[in-house]
Amino acid sequence: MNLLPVLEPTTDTTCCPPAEDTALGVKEAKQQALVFKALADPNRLRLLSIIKASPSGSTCVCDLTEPLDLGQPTVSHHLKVLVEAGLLQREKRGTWAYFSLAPGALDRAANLLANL
Amino acid sequence: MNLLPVLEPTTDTTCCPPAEDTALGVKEAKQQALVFKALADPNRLRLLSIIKASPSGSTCVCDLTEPLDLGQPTVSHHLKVLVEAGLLQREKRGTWAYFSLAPGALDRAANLLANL
DNA sequence: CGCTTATATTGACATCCATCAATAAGCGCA
DNA sequence: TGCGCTTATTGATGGATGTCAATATAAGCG
Repeated sequence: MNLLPVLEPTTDTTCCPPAEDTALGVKEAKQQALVFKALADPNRLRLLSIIKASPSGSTCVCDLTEPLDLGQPTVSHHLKVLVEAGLLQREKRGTWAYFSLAPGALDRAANLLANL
Repeated sequence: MNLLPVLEPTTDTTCCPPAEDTALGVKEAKQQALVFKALADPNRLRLLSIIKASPSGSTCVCDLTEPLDLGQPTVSHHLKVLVEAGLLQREKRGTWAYFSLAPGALDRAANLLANL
């Protein structure tokens, strides 16, 4: 374990420019990776896209199973992942479960990239 | 007898993203998921962050191994994943390999989210 | 040529993950 | 209450993935 001189002006050009005081910490990186993990599946991207394109803004599972050509349990699993990542909201209306984009969630995800 | 109600092939290369017809297609979703897969690892996010924060804009592997507390082959593997995802550029200078952000790559990734 | 350093590749291994079949849980209705 | 429909959960399984140790490749230097 060695310590880096944090405030050194460092015009050294050999091999080692430090400057990681602004870089992502371990904890933040792990947190942010969770969001991208949720996005890192083609079918989940399509789910988000379909829900976003829906005129009413919310869609029930029954309408999501067919276009993805996946079993109902699989779709339910993907939706759960997206909800837990904060990207979707779930609202139960009677027998049906309606999913909608969590407000600002995609913007926040995009900002993660801008602020890396 | 061909009765498919297809869209006209856009002979115009100027400006037309998928318009509005439907959500993400299977092929596009798979392609975009590759980018997010590359981003879906805490250590790769930290790599991007460190490289972005570097004053020179490029960093050699030797400077990336230590702050991540990972073995050199593992770092090399992560860097390869990021390069193949189009997020990083690799430039070999003598014995060292310098990695820098691929121009516009993070913006393009952020736009994927905005245009879902 | 050998030696040293820096990076990449290979192989192995453990863990994670997407998917499905089967089943459970909730809700509406007769 | 019991039946039918919608959604969620469980368990199993094949495949992807992150990590390391060992080794290979490559470049500079004596």
